[in-house]
Amino acid sequence: MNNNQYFVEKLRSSGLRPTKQRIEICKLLFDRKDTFHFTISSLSSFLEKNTDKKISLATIYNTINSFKRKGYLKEISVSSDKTYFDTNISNHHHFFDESTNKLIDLKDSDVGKLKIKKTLPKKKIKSIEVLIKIANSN
Amino acid sequence: MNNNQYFVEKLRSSGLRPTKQRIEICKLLFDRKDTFHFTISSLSSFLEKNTDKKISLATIYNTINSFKRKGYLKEISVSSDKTYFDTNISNHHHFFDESTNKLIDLKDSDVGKLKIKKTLPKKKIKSIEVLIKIANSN
DNA sequence: TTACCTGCAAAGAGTTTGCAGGTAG
DNA sequence: CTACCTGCAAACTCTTTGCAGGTAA
Repeated sequence: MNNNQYFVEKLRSSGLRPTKQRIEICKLLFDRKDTFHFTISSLSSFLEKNTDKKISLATIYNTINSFKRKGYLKEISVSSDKTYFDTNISNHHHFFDESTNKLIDLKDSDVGKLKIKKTLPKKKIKSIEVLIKIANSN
Repeated sequence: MNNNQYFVEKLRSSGLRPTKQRIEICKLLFDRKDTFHFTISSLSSFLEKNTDKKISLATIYNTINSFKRKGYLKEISVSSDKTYFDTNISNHHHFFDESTNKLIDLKDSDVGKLKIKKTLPKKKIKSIEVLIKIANSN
């Protein structure tokens, strides 16, 4: 599908000007059925392959940060040396494959029910995330 | 208690020379009942307060990396902008308090039983960690 | 004496920012 | 026309590394 217009609206309605660069990034991130996991550097490589004009790293950082602030992306804590982003912004769980450095979404039903039995006074739970590290079994 | 000798042995037995700096760091990290969570910069501040002679940042990094490699410390993925370490090296879960930026250990029983129902061919599970972000409820 | 360790400063990696020129509205 | 955006380079932060002097065995 070619729904640039959809992204133009989406951007405009969140107060972001629909520039060529942002639309390219939207198409890459959101014009797909499956959720997409990426790091800035993997995104940058993707864009380099699939786009005529190079988008500068600074613009990629700025755009991704804007999208995160607007709630279109979620940051996933996997390891301290790389920042991962996820186009699935719901609260959900992950496999992280240490052999390929790839994230895989899990459904809640893959993990079973979590029953948090500890509470702290004057504190409330903001999110619950399970990270399961996996690797090749050989 | 003053069991420098214990740390001297511990270091020596893992092939690390028991230098003044490493013993200071051991005392700060391991000479306590409770588990201890820290970042390099919080550790550095602590050491500055509690030690006569300044220990250089490079030495702190090198020492903590050695301890991690030896399995005396565990790295916790909380957020991409800070690396947290934990003196509790068992597989366990955490609260992360976003209002104070502090980690809190959870017991397995605080979280209930996890039943991972998804498996991937030729992959094995290396670790399962639950991170529960909390914050002040006001 | 030898191998290892510390501390400094320099170098790296990832990310952010200031600014001049460009573009959307 | 004005406000915002892009791209470059510089700056920043966190971490690692090379090296000279110091220390443990």
